[in-house]
Amino acid sequence: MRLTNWTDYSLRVLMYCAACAQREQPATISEIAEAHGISRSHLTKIVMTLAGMGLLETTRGRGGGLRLLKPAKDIVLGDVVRQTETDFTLVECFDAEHNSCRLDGYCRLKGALQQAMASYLQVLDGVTLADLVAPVSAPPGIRVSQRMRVVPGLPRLPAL
Amino acid sequence: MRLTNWTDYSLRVLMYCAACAQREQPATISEIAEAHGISRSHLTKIVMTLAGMGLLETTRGRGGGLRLLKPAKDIVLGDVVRQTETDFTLVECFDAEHNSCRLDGYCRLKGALQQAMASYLQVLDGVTLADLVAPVSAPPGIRVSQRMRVVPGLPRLPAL
DNA sequence: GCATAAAATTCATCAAACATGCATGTTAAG
DNA sequence: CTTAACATGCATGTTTGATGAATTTTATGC
Repeated sequence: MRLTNWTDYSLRVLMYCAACAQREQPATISEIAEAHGISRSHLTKIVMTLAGMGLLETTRGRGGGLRLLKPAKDIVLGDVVRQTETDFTLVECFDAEHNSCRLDGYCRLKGALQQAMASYLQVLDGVTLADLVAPVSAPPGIRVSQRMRVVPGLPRLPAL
Repeated sequence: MRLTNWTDYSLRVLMYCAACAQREQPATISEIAEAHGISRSHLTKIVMTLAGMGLLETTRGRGGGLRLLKPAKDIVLGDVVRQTETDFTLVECFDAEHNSCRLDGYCRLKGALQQAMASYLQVLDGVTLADLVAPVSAPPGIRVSQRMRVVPGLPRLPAL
């Protein structure tokens, strides 16, 4: 029940690029790699994947680097996570042969888990890259962005 | 982004016990292990954990077995998952030293992910063991139980 | 065209977290 | 005192991320 570092890095790369959007020089892999203390080659793979997803373009050679293909506000977190994260299996579906599940025929657990997963992604669908990079104007309460729909009745942060 | 088999098995055990609640003989570990094709010893550890959580009681010796300590309708899925699943880290929090996150000071990504996670668990908080075990009365549409709050606007099953 | 800066590719390995089962001990009914 | 059941420790297997060295390709600028 945790995202991979891969996804983590993917998001960092995107955020970095978003933050560099104004800059003359595009962000480079080396630059980001150094900033996070990981190897260029490793990060390259992540960047390549993001490029393959159509999120950013890479230009080779001197003066090259990375640039977002879309404005940050059009890059939705949920979409990124859906693509970078591979395994949404949650659990092996029950075998239908044995045990309690046979008692009813339809496995409700699966449905519940899928619903939960969908809800998870739905929250992320309400957040864009721009939201993450935008400077915080004021106090420590996390500001909910224009697009972020807060789940009703959600406790501030339940005992995880 | 997937639950462990441990959690999966935990839920199966609970469902099994719930299904056996009416029976004279309590469910036994061997019985459940065989039904799922895993070893007794392995399943025992899972059962012990569940017992430690106060969800079921175990009685040794001949005629012993497992029994739920609470009625199935009082066992909430979210609670079980919170306890059986260990790692809700999602991602290593940004280092605050480097990169884009330094730009704003407050990492909004973390907040967004926590919010998403909370939403995930919240859905499971609306499902009880009784809901999973209850016989399906009618058609293939998964029936939402009395306690299951459907997240508004949730697509039937978005491209996972 | 040659030097250089950058992305892109290939290869090899490493490691941590789960997952699993054997062997053995302990308890309690009958 | 035998048997059926839970209980525990140990040892190992397996998967899937995670990681980086070395190398190749591309493009700019002089």
